[in-house]
Amino acid sequence: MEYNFGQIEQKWHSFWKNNNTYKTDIDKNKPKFYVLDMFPYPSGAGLHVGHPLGYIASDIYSRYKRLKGFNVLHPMGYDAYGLPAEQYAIQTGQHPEITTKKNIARYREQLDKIGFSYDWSREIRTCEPDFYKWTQWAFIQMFNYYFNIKNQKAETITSLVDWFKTKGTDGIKASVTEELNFTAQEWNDKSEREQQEILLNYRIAYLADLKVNWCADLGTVLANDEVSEGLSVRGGHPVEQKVMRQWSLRVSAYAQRLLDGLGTVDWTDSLKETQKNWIGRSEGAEMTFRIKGKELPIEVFTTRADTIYGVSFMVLAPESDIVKQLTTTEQEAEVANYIAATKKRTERERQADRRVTGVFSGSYAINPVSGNEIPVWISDYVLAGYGTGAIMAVPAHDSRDYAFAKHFDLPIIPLIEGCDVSKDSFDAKEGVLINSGFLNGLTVKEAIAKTKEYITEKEIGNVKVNFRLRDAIFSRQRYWGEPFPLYYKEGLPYMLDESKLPLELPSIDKFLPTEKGEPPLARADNWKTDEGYPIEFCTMPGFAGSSAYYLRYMDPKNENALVSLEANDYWRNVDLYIGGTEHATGHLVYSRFWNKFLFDLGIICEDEPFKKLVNQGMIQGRSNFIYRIKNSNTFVSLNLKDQYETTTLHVDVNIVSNDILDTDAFKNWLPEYKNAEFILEDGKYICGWAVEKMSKSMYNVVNPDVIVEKYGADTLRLYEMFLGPLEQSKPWDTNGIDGVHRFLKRLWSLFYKEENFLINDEKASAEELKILHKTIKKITFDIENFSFNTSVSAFMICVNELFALKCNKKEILEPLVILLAPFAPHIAEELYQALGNTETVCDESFPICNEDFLKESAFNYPISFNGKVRFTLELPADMSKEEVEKVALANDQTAKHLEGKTPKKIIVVPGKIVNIVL
RNA sequence: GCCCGGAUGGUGGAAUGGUAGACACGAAGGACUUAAAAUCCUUUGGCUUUACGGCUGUGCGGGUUCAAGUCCCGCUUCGGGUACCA
Repeated sequence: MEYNFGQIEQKWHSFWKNNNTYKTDIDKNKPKFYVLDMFPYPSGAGLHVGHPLGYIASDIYSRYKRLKGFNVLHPMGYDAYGLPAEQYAIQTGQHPEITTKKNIARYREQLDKIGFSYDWSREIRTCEPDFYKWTQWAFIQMFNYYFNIKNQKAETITSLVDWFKTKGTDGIKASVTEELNFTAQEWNDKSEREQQEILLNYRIAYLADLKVNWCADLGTVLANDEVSEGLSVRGGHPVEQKVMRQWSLRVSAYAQRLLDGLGTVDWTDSLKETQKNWIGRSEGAEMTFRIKGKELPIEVFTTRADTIYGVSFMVLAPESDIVKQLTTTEQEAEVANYIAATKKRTERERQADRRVTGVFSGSYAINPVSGNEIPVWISDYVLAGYGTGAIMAVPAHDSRDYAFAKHFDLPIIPLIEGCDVSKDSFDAKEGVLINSGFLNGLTVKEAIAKTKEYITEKEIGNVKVNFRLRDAIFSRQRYWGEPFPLYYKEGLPYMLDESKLPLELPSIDKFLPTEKGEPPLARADNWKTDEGYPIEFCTMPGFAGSSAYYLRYMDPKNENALVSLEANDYWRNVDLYIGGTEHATGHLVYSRFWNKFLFDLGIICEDEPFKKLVNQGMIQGRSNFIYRIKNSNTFVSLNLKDQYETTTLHVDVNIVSNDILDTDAFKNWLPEYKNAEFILEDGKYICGWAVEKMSKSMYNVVNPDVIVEKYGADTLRLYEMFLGPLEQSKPWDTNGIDGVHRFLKRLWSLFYKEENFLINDEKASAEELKILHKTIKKITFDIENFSFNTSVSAFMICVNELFALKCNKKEILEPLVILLAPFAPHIAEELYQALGNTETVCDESFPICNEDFLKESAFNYPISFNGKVRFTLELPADMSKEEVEKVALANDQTAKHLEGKTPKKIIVVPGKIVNIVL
């Protein structure tokens, strides 16, 4: 019988489906294990071979854990809201829901072919009302909570209001948009409207006028992680800064907890590092400078409090509120000009062009420590959004201040003994201080501490921690997203009653903003509450639906809660999360935030959502090239192309095999090549190649279906793993796929020869048992360490060795088949059945290595001289160190290599090596 | 600029400080076949030698060690992330 993978795979797909093999339920008798893939956005292009890489890895791990006796939750779903479907809708008028459904169907078809062990009964789609109900619900909770800094925890707005009523803001430490102070009396005297405005300042989901990233081409606001280098991540459209009234989530309130939590999770260092940088904790001091002749204080934030004596000027961000008050009449015109000029520059221009620009405000500040008068400048190198929007400039020890001082000829005072600031600033935080009054003679570190002490004591300032992490802008002026569950009454936002959820996305006829520039939802008929109040026009961003989806999988059909306490108590959090690094600063920050918020509410029992996280590498495209002789329809093979004048063209990698072009397929590929002629080398047309991004335009997209069709899903699964370490980025090429396919055929040949079933019940030999158990040990170790490429090679070695021994023994092959089942489930099921089993191999137990079979009686000692191995010597494995040394020295070959010299030293590492030092 | 990864044959890649190149592709040779495919066997880092063998070899330069692809220091270079963050 032939290895007919097509038939086998189809057979088992039906079996799994009909028997609900992968259906998972809570089972308190078994330990749980939750394996999650980052769910895909179903794009119109379908899956390419890069997508399943992580899915295959997680599938192997899930199946392995199940065989190890765990109750494994391994779900899949779709991140179904997103810009591409909407952009497509704008162009074609096709409703995004229709395209999305179509794309999902296509994804599902492709995923099914690969044989994943997903429990599809738990599938979720972020665009389905029964799912986004809970996204909306979470938003309402965020509106109803504020963040209490003292307790580092979200608490109800009602408790805050109660406090205001009796104590005002006294004793409240909350995360806010703006620091407010009022008494209980003042609070109680305020109108409902005023009180609501004030509460927005505290809510975790809040509405505020904010400087946002506005992308005109997409017609929407974007979050910081959706913008890179002044362009939108999706589409690469320019982004400008604009002040707009927007919903935001107070993610920054959780900055410290998000940072601390990283210490408790098993993620790679590089990913943790990326998050740490994104959170950007910096410890420093906030200090107040007074303005000469005015009662106006300027607050600055610095991490270098020790450099206070070197402050020779101050700089304000052009957008700073106090610019106006500080500008003197003489400077008014010049300052106005400067601010107008900076406003015109986009963020991108600012970044691209780092000219030193600035203007003097006319005011002077007084250094609170030295008492010196220093000029106050305005420049766009100071950002309004970080710290206080004002800095104390220490040109000697900050490169940006240095450039500014040089340009405007301001004093540069060196503060570190022996530093040279004639050409550059000295930015290093090391050395001993000079020119610094009471700080002289201290090291930088000591001086920072001393200054902090001093300013706190003198009430000039205080120790302060700043975070780079910003709140997440949550409004999108788009159609294809979750509607906000809220309405406006006299301009103030109110949440819908939870009983009204889900608030379903209405249909509209056109997916563009209205003529008045309102978001598309303004086109919806009667987009109002029953009482006639208008509902919010914006929708939620892409990350809304993906922030708590992993919780929903635990209890996907629950109509009364996002997840029941019981289900959450059992499944807790994700034990293994596999996905790409591109989500390091977006999804992985937002979902951790979201999770912590729900944790504070007591809805869920774990503070961190993803215990272990593995990033699979990107699969890059490997493009193939052909060389057309200029002004002809003749193509010349790679190594002959230098003899002609040629143009290099991409060719579809699907008609190239091992870099050899299928010339007939090529003629049929595109009409223009119908009459193509070739200049071959050795009868072949050899293509050039390069690693590029996988994209349609490079003709290097490989569809997994094509591979499955040709080799079967098991080969695809094994080959994707065999390609290299999971976490490493690597180009896709099919050059090695034959080897993997051959391995499966060879495994098959241990069971069948033509029509004969070869398996017998003979007792396995010691050698065969050793081969098997060595493999069990290696595979177990490799799976635990996500080293799937080496496990595939271990399988190959095992089968090669059994093949050489002509081993057809059930005693050996049955455990091997179980061992292979996580990697190649279809062939494993088929062979497992052939061995006489009637149940699925998934319910087997993973084989356990018996070390007794691995014991070696002899070891082949490498004998080295000065570290260079010269020969080997087979000696009993249990021979003592002394004995080994004696035997090695007595050997003839040793004598030869000694050349009559006496060894200075002899190192014997039992079971490893002998090294003789001459 | 800063942070994090890499760099090993023609190719993808192996290697708890202990025989570098496992496994696989490709290539070469052979068997089977009318032929091809499939399958099977042999060889395959480089230089050198009739051969045994020898020399050399993990981006570069140092160092630690009996022993370094692996650890340390200094570079080169290629990826990725991030940035007027005070």
